[in-house]
Amino acid sequence: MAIPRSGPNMSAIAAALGVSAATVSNALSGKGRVSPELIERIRAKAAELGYVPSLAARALRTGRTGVLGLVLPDIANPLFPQIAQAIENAASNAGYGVLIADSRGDVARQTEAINRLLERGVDGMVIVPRRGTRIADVGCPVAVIDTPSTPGNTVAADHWDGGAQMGRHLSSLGHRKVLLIGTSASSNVQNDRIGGLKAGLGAGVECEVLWIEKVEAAGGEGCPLGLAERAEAGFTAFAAVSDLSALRALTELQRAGIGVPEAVSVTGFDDLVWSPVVTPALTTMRMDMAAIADLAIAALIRAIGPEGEAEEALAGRVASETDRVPMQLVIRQSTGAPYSGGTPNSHAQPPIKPTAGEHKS
Amino acid sequence: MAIPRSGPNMSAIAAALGVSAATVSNALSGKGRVSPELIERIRAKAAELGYVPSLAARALRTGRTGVLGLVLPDIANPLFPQIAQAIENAASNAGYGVLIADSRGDVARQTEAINRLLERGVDGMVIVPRRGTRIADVGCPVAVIDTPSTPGNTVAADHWDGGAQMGRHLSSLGHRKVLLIGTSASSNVQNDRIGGLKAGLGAGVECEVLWIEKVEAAGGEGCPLGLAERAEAGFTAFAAVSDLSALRALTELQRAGIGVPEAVSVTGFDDLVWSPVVTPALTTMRMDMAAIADLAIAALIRAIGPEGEAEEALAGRVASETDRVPMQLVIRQSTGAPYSGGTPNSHAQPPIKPTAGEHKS
DNA sequence: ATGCCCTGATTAAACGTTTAAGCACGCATA
DNA sequence: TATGCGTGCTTAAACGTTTAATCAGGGCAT
Repeated sequence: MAIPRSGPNMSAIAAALGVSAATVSNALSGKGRVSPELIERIRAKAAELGYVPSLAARALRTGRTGVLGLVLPDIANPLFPQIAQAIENAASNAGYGVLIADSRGDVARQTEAINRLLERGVDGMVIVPRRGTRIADVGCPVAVIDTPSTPGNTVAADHWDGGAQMGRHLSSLGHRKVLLIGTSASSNVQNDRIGGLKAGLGAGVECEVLWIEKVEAAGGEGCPLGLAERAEAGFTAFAAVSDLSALRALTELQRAGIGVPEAVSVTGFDDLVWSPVVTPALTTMRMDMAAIADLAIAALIRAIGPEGEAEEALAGRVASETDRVPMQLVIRQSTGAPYSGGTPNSHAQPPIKPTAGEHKS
Repeated sequence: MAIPRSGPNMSAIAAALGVSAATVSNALSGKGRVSPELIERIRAKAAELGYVPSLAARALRTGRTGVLGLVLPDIANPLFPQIAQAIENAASNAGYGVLIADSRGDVARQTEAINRLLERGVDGMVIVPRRGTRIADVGCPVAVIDTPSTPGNTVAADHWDGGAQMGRHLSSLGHRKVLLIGTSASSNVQNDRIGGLKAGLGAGVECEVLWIEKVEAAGGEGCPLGLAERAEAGFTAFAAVSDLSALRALTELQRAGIGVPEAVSVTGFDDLVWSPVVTPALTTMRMDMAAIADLAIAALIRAIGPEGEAEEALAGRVASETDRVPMQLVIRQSTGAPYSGGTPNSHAQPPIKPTAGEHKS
């Protein structure tokens, strides 16, 4: 039955101008030998007729679909919007479409998702792997966004350095006993951030790591983390490696009547949507997602190559050396110098008005 | 140069079995007349050779790509993960791929995004429109997810009823003066929720609407909303129409030393990631995104149709009557009976331990 | 005047599938 | 025995593009 495509095709343009379809193709792609005047006439005619090339036909002929796959560990992850937006933008600037696939935190589903994309003929894919997963060789160019310490990684924020920056920030404010809060000990990203934090805080600072996953294994999901007790025990700063944990810490401390930042400081990571609008606004580390996405897409496109001949050599991982993109410290109102008189807990929340949030320029 | 596709094609199977390619096609699609035994042999051979059909060739021939587009007002929206995940899941169950397009909150970009998807030959698209936008006729089946009161909407959560449920919840707790908090007065979804809230609260309850957009126009982004003053003025409940605003309210009130839920109650909408883990955990309304996505995809597939002949009739909007999916009230710790002795403000945060969060079963 | 190369175009095949149309054969009916 | 029909398969065309191969013609050197 063959559903007729809406618009005109190359033959229509060719017929209208009395030339062959191949010439139209050459003119529009700029590949063969066509006289400049004719190229112009063809361009004009194409525009006049509202010609739109059939991506399907092109894909069939060239083996290139012009589509990239984006595989995410869990779309429900709050960081996802930033990633997806940046990747979509970078890809679309490069003329590629983005097909999404969610692995829902499951390794089996991750493989399945990758296969679905492969069947759809994506030219390459960006994979943000599930924590601790190593991506096996796929049948197409792949860019992995995880953390520089992950083997086979392509491009990532410099999580370690981000941790170090935050560590120095807290240390320079005078904090000497800091609780580091992570979600899962199996996350490479979180481990790198924590490593950086420890290094940035320096040898003179006492610190301890709290893994939420372990606390919840005992107390159930969403259970209290017992941060008030930690404050009483002398911790003056709570450095979470994710804004979600930071928010959890902030509200738990506030709720216990411990003032932030007067009594203790709280910091996060990733500058998620709520960070600028909570009270006090969260001091956090921001990734340059746009830069990361640009690098990932550029690497992918390089690997896809202009002709696909040397693909064999590049088919596996896209780059040998990971590109590290620096993170940026965003100082807001949740950090300050540690309270130095009395116990932190005695320093109840003041009846002051909340400080004004940052005003974006 | 023609990059050779990896796997075998129909001709390979046909050759191996000594039959024609057309028969293979018929056997695998179950369309033509092929003997049961031969079908079985062909199936087996296909599996043996690891045959994967070329979607490009099929698309070229049939005019169907098997890909749906997902157009979002702003990927950075915190609600987006839920939507994308649900749509991706529903589509992939139905054998469709999902191409994303971000309109970045911009109407012009929204049109542009739609066109990009169209050029890529999507079979249909799911559009979550930018606030207040009406989707013009596109050249393919479209499912609009907004709110039932939007003309041309296809499927949506029953935002009004959700508001009503929340209103009744607050009213039954005894609240008689409630501040409704919205972001933008131009959002149909938010207006519906607020309408429902007012109705659910009933005539005996005094309420006022605070639009954050207006406050920020004067005070700058992220500025304080002045909720402590509202509490002093006798408001005992703060019902936000988004969890982001609710979180903002919660932290601002906590920071001012006003106990939630002892002194005042705070409620949100959408059950975003952080809602269960903040202290106190947020009482909120949850959408059944999976159901919404299933309905949207089902409607789309119905409109795409088995043959595409009657497409003319359905090309515009997919359904005449909007499917309303009920919302679900999730009661957590941020709501309670209003404090009845003294002024709310005098009831400072108690030095109690935070209550335990909900434990998922 | 002949041969050669360069330019600007054309022709034709190919990518892998779907599908309308056709064909041969066996079986039942007239 | 001829007619007709349903079954099971084949043939061939088509979808719209890209691209290798070819070709006609003009300018230039020999």
